[in-house]
Amino acid sequence: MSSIRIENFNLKYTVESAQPLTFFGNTNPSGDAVSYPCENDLVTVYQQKDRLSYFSNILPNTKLKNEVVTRFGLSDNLNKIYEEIGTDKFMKESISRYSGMRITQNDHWETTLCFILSQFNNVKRIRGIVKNLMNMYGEIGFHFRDGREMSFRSFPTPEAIAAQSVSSLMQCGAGFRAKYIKATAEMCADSFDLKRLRDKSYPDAKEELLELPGVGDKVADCILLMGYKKLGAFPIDTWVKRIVERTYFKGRKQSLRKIHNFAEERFGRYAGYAQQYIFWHGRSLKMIA
DNA sequence: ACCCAGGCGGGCG
DNA sequence: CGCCCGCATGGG
Repeated sequence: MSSIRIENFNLKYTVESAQPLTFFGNTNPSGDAVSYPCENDLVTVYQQKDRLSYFSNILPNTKLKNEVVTRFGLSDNLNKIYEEIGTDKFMKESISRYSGMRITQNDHWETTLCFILSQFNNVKRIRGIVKNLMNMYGEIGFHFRDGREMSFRSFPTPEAIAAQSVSSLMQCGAGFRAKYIKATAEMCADSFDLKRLRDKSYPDAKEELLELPGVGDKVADCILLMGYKKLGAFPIDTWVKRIVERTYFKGRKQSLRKIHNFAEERFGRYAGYAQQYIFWHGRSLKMIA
């Protein structure tokens, strides 16, 4: 078990804010620890104030440290980000309320699958579906901790999902999304190279992601934000749309394009961070209809 | 019994 | 383009 000093980080907010780790990670009741499958092992991370401890069986220490820093966005300059997105009272309140919530960076495929499943769905159910898929189609692994052995399941590969029938994917609870994840898995197992999008610009990468079945404007932005760390991506769901219209357009309805333009101009390169804070603060204020 | 969930694809004017 | 509809499923 090694540890590092951290500041401006809140593991609980980060892990519980409907990012991929919310769906495939395991948290303790108080939310200050999380375990998740990574590179054929289980990584465990634990926060105590300004100390972040991490543990793995097989990852060498430098590699594990790099995994944790990258995964939890610990090298993002939050002071700078807050300065740039804290453009008004609403944003300042949001930053204050959820201080330390960071954008995570996750595996391209895992992020893609999670967010296809997220459409027209709720967090609890998404999590259940992902867990079922892992238990059914993930590789089994073993992890040793405090002299005890425990098993865990890795995240299923594109090949493993592509090999299933739509009806068996539906038995995992995926519902009408089953056909999307099968078709997308087939493409990713074949010629669609998710890794290649890493080096493309945000608009170019988004255009390609939109070719995947079940990936539309919102899901593509989520994948780019949390799977590729393209911090300019601004996912617009029903909540963000409504909150932005109410807060910045006097309640007048705006097209997706208008809101994307607004986000780019107002929040710029860190629009993705702004979106995360807008969503959670708007919801906590119950900014409904 | 209903209603909803961080949308998307397809069809229409 | 903008609008409308159907969609699997489980929890409030």
